[in-house]
Amino acid sequence: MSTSTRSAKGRGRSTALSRDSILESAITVIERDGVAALSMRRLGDELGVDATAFYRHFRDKDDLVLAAYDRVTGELAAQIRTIAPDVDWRTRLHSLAWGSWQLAARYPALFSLGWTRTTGGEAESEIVEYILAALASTGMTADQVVLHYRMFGDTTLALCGMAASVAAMPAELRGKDAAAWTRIYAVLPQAEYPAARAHAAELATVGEEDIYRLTVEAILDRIEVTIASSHVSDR
Amino acid sequence: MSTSTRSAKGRGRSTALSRDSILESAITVIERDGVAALSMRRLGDELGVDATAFYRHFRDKDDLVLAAYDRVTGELAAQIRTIAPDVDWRTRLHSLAWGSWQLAARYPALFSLGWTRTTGGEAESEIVEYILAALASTGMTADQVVLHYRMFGDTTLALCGMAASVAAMPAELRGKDAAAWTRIYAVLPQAEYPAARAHAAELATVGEEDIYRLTVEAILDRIEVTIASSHVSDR
DNA sequence: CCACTGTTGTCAACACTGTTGACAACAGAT
DNA sequence: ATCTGTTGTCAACAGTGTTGACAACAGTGG
Repeated sequence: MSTSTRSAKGRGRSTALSRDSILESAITVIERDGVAALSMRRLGDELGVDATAFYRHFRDKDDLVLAAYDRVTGELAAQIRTIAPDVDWRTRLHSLAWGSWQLAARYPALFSLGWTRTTGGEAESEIVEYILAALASTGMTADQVVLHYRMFGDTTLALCGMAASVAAMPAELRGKDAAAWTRIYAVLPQAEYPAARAHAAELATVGEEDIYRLTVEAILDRIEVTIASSHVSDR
Repeated sequence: MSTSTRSAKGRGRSTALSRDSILESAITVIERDGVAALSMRRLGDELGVDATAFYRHFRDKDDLVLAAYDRVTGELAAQIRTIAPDVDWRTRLHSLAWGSWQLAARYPALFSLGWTRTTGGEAESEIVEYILAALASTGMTADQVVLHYRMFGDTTLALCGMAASVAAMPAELRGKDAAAWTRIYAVLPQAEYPAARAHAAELATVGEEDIYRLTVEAILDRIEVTIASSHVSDR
């Protein structure tokens, strides 16, 4: 509807392009057709507009990707904002860990492009504040707070980023998902790779979420140990 | 020396191109000039040869990158091969964790390109076998072995990959290293981000290696807990 | 010594990519 | 009605990975 958005010769301005509409289209394209499909020409087609029109709203492609990444990160920020402030630190961090996982699962292509970057956006700051506040509430020293913040933040981010990168890979590149494990390790020579052969079956069936859950628990357990031992040295 | 390798019209074959010499040049170029600098034309220049000559030795660029990645991974495989087999599992995994870290530090650009990929190469298999064997020696069940293998392997790989990706970024993209932390979090409004403001100084000074060390210890501790608790349920 | 065969580097070309600068069509304000 | 700033269009540039036809060589068999 609206005003046809354009057509062949459509020089009319009519439907305005905006940062928001471009971001929306970009996210749609990249998640539907893959990270390699996000080109300026392709994005222009999607919006019914010339490829270079986009440069009136973003400095360059990197700027667009970062803005899109920060936008979806906003969903995670909104999610943790609903958590009651009196919840204990462990469940707060646990919630965040799973929020990140779900975000990476929902936008694998975009997440794989942005997770190593520092956007400096509002959503990012909010999440950092959330983690630091949770850890500070345990009574750690400032040094311990930031160290454990980075342990928790880096590990969850990196694991989610890895999962997203694998999920966003062109289907023919990643070796048919979990099947790769069986294909590769089931055929290794028994003599040189006894352990790999012995565990080939289990390697194929282990769940990605179970791995993530176990790792997050390990991190949180470690934080608890630190808290306990620092209380001991207090007295 | 040799036979000039070529020169303007040099149609002579003379110095043969080989998989090895191409790999060597590729690794040199990518680590010296960055991941974006590894183009076929650029690689051809480096070797004194036409850009497309390379296709006689590799299927495509992805094939080259994967081969290069597997080659440097061989250095890690060689390193763990020197570890005496009677060493306990924990020090074995600890050594591997630091070997990965050093590898990522030595070849950040290449590591950032390859760490999410499954090469299926010999070096990769050797490392997998190494971890599985170490964990199997603890007396865990097969399910527990693979679960904890993935926890250890995924986490160390992802953290090293993240560090490599950041290190391999074009200098102007990553916000001047650690300085970004101060630039961003020191200027946040005190009212909304009290924890971030309170820890701005510590955020800037925390060492990357300390974070990695702490995380690895957390993973290894968790494995010990699992071992202990499974022995309890044994009796 | 010659002819044949397979290998390997060369060259031109293709279909892409991100990005820029000149231009034109419009909206709103004077 | 004119002037101004915004925003989409178009042609072009320098760069990318990759392909197919061609030619120079090495080694082999007669």
